Amino acid sequence: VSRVTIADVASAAGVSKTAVSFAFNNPDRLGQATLERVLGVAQDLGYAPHPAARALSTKRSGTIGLLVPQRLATVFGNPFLSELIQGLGEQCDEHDLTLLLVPPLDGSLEHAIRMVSVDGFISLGLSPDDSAVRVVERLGIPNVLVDSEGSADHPAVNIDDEGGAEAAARHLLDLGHRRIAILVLPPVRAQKDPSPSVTRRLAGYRKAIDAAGAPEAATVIAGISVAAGGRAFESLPRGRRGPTGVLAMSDMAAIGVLGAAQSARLRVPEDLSVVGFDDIPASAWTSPPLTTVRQPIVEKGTLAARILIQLMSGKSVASPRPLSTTLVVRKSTSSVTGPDLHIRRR
Amino acid sequence: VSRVTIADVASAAGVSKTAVSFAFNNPDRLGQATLERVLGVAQDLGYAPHPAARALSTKRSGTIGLLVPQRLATVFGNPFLSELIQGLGEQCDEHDLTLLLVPPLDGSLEHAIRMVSVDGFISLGLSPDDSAVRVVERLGIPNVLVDSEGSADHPAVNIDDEGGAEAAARHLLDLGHRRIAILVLPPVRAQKDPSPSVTRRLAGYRKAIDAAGAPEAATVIAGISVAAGGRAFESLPRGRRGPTGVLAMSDMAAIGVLGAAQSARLRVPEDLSVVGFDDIPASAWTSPPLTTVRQPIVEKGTLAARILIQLMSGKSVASPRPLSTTLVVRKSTSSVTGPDLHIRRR
DNA sequence: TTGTATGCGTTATCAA
DNA sequence: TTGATAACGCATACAA
Repeated sequence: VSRVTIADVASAAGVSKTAVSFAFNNPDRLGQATLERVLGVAQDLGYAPHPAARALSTKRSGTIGLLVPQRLATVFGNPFLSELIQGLGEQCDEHDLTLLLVPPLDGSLEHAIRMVSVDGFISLGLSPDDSAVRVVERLGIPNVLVDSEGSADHPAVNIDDEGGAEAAARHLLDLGHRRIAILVLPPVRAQKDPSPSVTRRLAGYRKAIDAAGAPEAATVIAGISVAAGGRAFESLPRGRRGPTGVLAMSDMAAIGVLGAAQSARLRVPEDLSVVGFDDIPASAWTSPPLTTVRQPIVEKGTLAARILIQLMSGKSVASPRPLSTTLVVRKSTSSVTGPDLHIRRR
Repeated sequence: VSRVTIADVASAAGVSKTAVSFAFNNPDRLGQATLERVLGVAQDLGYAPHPAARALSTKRSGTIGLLVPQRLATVFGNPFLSELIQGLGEQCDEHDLTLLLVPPLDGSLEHAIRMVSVDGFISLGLSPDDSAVRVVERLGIPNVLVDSEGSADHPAVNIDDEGGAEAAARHLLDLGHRRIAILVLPPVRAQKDPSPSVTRRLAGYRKAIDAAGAPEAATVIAGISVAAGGRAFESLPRGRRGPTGVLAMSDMAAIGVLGAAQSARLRVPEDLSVVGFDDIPASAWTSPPLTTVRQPIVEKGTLAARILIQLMSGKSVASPRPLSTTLVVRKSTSSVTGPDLHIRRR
């Protein structure tokens, strides 16, 4: 069942291959009559240009790659990615591009990069000196870093991690919390340092804590999942020495803390205040609704895609300023000296 | 900055292109010494085989396409897709494949299909006689239908939509509900009939309702989003003629109903019972937690990918039996004659 | 307006 | 164990 090629159409229509090619890519250069005939024959034969052959010839594939440092089963556990893709998709739509998901292949992100045919990459959470980014550079493929650091070579789209984290911590401190635990995101790549945005968020939390003269916060690593949040909560000390407030670097982990705390008969926010990060849609529906740091994820995706598309067209683009974050106060945080506290402790 | 090709490596290493190709694809056929030398030179030069050229030659691209009938910004609003991709990803991982998202390009799904270079498709919610499926057939690309209908030409992976829907409706009927509203999913493609799974779910709901001798349910179309669910609720009659129970075909819409009902000062479940469909993770965290029909989404993805991979290797595969669905009873449903009702109406 | 000829970078067939 | 060489299917500079 060999596929029908341009040559088949050409001979069937009694023209050259060039004419057929023009019919698809340069219709103006063909006579009205021949154009219609060629198109008709192509239609009848069910001809479509072979994408790989076209890509080889034009040096463009019409797809952009989304470089994710972990397995799909892992990264898609986080609604964050869905939202980012909504943003990317908006631009893909507009520019007739498709989106290729590129997780590590065979455990190697570098290998995956070499295998795929894309016109550009958007890389998630990879620092500019990551070896995967190096490979992309070396291949000369345009690249936009998301949730990374500024770099001379690549535009980076970031949010104000530090400001958001600082606002979150200050919120808790203003409510009187002093014993605070921080749920830190794990490194995205095995054996690597924490990703850049984690470092910035940590700095933001600490800045507020230091400014308030509060004791240093305990930190515990929690993956981006409800289960991981729950486990992180379990590992925290309870009672007089336990935290009264938790700062989580992801809403998913925060939601896990919510559930685990309530299972442990703690009331949120009366006994434990919880602040998330991201403001994924679900954080508005939890009970209690989650206080969190909102970042404009969809917009981040759109912006990254827009920059990449510029890059692909040969323009050089500077990194935009970080997108702003805002604290969204809902019901999962309250004053540490709330009235309920007395009742319960009685 | 022209990319380094196999010829560059060949001449630099003083061997033929064939030898270089062998070094990557058929190392056994090369002498130890030459193999190492070629690989070393390739490394130094930063050589990687051009994916499009390789695809053209081997007739394999190493990627599978996920055919979605709507824009990415739309479909990724539904957590369902995230979960499905987790399932697909598990197999992609195992078989060194990447996943290409293929939404309509320029408004045309058929056009998108012709543009992309994939070894197979997984198509979502498309009936076997959809013109997009026809195009895939015509190109001779392996295809697995998900949430569709059985077909002679394509294996289809489905769930027991009818059974799940029936269980949901019966649950409400058993609780004494008689005035029931159904939130129907809109057609996935403009100007088309409802997708196959919608038809089956509707049949399931109605089967239970008929069996109980209850009056026919009102139906209202609601997209798969919280906002759409809210709007659907608004459009429902209120009070003595309004429904006491809502059957939604998606959890997202159900969550929207939850929120809108509570905003309208109805208590869930005392004043209004709500049943969703899918059992997305978030449905366990809402307040109240959502009663819903669970379908094994991740497993569905894994199964679909597994079948597609078989298909791509030339085997022919029959459609598996529909995956079973189960009713998950949480807190969003209760008896229509609950005690609270009297208190409130007093 | 249409056709000829060549390049795109690999893999694979066949010989050596 | 290695090397010429022919596909693979299309786009395009150039010629007619």
